[in-house]
Amino acid sequence: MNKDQVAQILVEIGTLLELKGENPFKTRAYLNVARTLESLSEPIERIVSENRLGEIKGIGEAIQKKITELVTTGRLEYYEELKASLPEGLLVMLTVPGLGPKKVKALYEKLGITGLDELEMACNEGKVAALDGFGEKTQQKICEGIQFRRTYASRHLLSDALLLAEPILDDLRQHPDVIRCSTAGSLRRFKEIVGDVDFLVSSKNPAEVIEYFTTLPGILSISAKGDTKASVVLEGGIQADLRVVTDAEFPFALAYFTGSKEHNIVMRQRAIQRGLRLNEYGLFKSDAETRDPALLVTCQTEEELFSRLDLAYVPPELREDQGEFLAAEQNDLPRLLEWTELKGSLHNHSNWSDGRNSLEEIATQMRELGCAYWAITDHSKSSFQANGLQPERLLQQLQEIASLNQRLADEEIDFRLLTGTEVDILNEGRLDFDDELLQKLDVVVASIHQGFTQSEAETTKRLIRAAENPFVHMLGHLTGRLLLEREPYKVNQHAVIDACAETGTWIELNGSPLRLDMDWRLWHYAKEKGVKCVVNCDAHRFEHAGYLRLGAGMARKGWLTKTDVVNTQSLDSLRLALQKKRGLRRS
DNA sequence: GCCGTTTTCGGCCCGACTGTTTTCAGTCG
Repeated sequence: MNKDQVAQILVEIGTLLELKGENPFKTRAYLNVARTLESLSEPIERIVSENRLGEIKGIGEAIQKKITELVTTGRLEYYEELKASLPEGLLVMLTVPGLGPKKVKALYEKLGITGLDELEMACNEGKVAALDGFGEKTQQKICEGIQFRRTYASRHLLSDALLLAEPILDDLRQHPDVIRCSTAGSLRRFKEIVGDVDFLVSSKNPAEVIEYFTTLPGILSISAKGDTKASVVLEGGIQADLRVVTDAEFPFALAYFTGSKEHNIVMRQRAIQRGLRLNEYGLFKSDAETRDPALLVTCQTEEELFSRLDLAYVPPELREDQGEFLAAEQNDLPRLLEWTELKGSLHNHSNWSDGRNSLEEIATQMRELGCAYWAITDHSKSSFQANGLQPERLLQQLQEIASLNQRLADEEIDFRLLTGTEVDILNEGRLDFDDELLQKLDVVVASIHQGFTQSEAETTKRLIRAAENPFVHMLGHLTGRLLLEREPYKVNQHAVIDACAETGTWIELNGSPLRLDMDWRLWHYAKEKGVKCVVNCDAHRFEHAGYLRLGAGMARKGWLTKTDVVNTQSLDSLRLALQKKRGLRRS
């Protein structure tokens, strides 16, 4: 049982305890540990076998025993008994907006409701409104919540959320009553999946701004509207929250609403250690509950707030309580990659396989975008579904690219297409093209496109064997995940990273919004091992060049700098780097 | 259930909004 599975069970235990009406701090203890585990960069089996669980903050004796039982036996008696003691449907009921553990408990105990269908029926019969603590409006909201849940998912791709949020942010920025504004929350932290979109505005006239926000085009419904806060549902069912504060409060509120929760807790603790009190309204020279402006430690910006707590400015992407405090204290935060530092993508497709555009179109577009190079890495022959290239066609493509590049050289244009392939990693780690052909290519990306159901050991071995091939430059989309659509295939990513470190193989950070793979949580480890990253678009049409920005955002989240990322190099030094693994050093 | 320059008990982040209540509980972020 891996850490994600363990974490999921701990979350469920916490939730079940809440439904039972247990001490809320006890339930929170389980949820806290679950979150800690999710962000663990080390396999949990190793920690358990080396008896180091107790060293992790938040894990005491009781939870330590439970995790050990889960990891070593694959099950947990305590959990199974707890689960059997309550109907399964109660957990589903909790996902209805507006329903928390207390209300679900009441519905179960007073009306015997154990699932969504029963709940909807009880609402329609007016039984819910008659309960103590419930009423007509609550009943109505529950009905709408069930409907909403059926229609929309509550998790969204970062790219979808950005597309909706950025125009709204522009609109807000232009409103005369808006002094400063920003996105906040997981969107600002660049999480690959977001639940909602948060906006923060400073203004002297909150009512105007709230009114403006709730009447913007593209808003499906208004869920809440108060003096300083509003919630709406955007197209696609994404919820958006707006908070309006005074301009003096803005930096504090921005930090607060950007989170993460874990990051905020440490910030607050640092304030307390300095005899201060931090909340969304300010940093106060008092431990009493107050918003007295006389006690406010004035900060114009987030930078100043961090500095008051003896920290260097922590970019939003790093605010996950993943070591940023230690680094910020020592002024040792990396200067993170900027997406404009990327000079091109090394994994892309053309209409020779399953892409849309011709080589010529791609060259023109990418040159105009300001790229220095763009690799064409169409699929190899086994990827029938993607119109993979037979060796003869690939050789033909090399000639076409050579003549295209010749024309660019003649016109003294500083842009080149690079030749390449995204070669399939077949079963047992053999590659779909032989070494002789691979050797002729500028760039070789090796990826898995088949055999997703193999065991973790088999898949790991396949990837390691591919990394060991001297003609392979990088491994593509390491886990094959499609966010919100397909689970990653089982692979020991740490073992693959170790193999890449030994062989000098790079790992791709695939910028496609559905992939964003390898996951940002693993780059810290890869970087420590000295493995280089390549931020790629996996473009199938030239609009996908925008994925460079998404990929770069994930690289930032993984603490990567310009020097950690191969495709920040100029064409000349990239060529040298590409040849280095092969030990060929052509001129 | 966890934790400790408040250390083995008594805290645990905290404020806005909603709907229910007639002063507050539940939910959410």
